[in-house]
Amino acid sequence: MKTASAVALPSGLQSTFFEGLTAPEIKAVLAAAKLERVSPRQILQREGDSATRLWLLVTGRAAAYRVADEGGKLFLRWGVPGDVFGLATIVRAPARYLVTVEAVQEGSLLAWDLASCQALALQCPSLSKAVNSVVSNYLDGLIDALAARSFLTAEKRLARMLVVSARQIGRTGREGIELDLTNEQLAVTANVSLFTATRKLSKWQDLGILKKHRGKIVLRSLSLFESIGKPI
Amino acid sequence: MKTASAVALPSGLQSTFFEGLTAPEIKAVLAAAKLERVSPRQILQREGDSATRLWLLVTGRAAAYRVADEGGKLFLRWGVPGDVFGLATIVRAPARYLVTVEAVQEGSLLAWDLASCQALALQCPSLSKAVNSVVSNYLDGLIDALAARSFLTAEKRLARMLVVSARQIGRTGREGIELDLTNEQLAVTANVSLFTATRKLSKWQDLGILKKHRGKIVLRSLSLFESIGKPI
DNA sequence: CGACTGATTGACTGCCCTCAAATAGGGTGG
DNA sequence: CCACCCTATTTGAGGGCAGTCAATCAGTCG
Repeated sequence: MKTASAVALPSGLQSTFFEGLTAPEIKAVLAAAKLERVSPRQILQREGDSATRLWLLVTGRAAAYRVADEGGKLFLRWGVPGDVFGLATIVRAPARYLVTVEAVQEGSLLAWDLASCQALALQCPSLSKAVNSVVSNYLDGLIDALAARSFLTAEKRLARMLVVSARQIGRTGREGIELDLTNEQLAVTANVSLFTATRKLSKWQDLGILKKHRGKIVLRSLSLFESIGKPI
Repeated sequence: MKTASAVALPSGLQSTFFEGLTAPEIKAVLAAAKLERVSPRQILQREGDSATRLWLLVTGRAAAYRVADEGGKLFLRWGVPGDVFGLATIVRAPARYLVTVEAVQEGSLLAWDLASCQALALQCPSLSKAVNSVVSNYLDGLIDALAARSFLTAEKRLARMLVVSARQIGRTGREGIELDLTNEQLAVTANVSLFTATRKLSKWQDLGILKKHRGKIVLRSLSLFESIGKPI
């Protein structure tokens, strides 16, 4: 584990988390952080463990999920560069992580331990605002996901999830928006079986509105899938 | 609208919202509140409206839901005496309500306007802690609901919802735990069609583990339904 | 050129929703 | 006290979405 403190925001990274802070505040916050490397399949926090650190993903990708009683995983959201996790640490002092977060790619993160969190929260109050803002967004996204599962068919959920994922992990390529997702990953995020995911993707490929490769999906246009994902 | 301020916590009411506060703090918070009566079907807050007040249900029952694009209602949770809503008001200054809350019974609530909220938040920091705690619980419950919809059958969801509802709105009566719920209300909360709800309830009545009346359900024992609602 | 992981396709099954129609409880006004 | 109405509830028949299982094909990497 690297323990070098980060004195500058890694270039190219922008996080809504820092939006309300002044430049000196950002500097102070970064000075208190430690930079770590993460590898695929590494568990970054485990639900139920006592929350001892707040962290921000700098590079790579992570998946937040909850483990169901029987062992199934309930996918909740992707973590992409700029996303903050471990908010329980700062939101209510002695708390436990609500969800498990696992790295799915090589990457790095900035971490603050419990003491740093509390010191920083006192030092700059706008940090608390930022945390609350992130939590609110999380809450909102969760309600949306619940609505999708209740009101939308498997096909519409898939289309919707393609759009959501595209905004998070999509890169604009020559042929359209490229997503590094396997069929299985997409199926899990949309809460659909692997087979229905495959079938719908094949159908859309036949219609010519997307192109599939092994572990990669290329969308010709986002708005098309937005309209498929809409109700009615 | 009554505008009398509440100087004492209504007798019998206890809310986790006040748990971390000292007696004088509670007094100050209550002094800033206004007591209002509410009637059935009254909308207490509407999703999307700008969040201008925080409120606490004193008596009665409310339902929190989100309106889906096509008009369907996605039930999220019951509000019972002691529950706090409109947290967006205090969590991030200029915000909008995330959900709609509607009274389902005659009742009353204590409300704080935006100015009071901000003044109180500065005055007693433990209030922010309380708000964060409520939000965390809300988040946790939401993830549980999502897991239930993803992993449990209609029958298990119904059993689980009976248990959840029993803890919130159940009264201990002569024959067991009494719930003031119509079949339709239960169906909506468990995200099941009215007909499946009726069928399962009839089946359970035949098995002798509950008794139905018009608009009322009496559970012989909670633990029985807890085991039905468990996975596997 | 294996070996492994990801993707595909077909057949089958089943849970639960939809729709239709009838029944019963509870309150109200005559 | 009874007739009436409105709402809640019940029950059956039918159908469709999507999940499960099994077997095969294809792309990558060593």
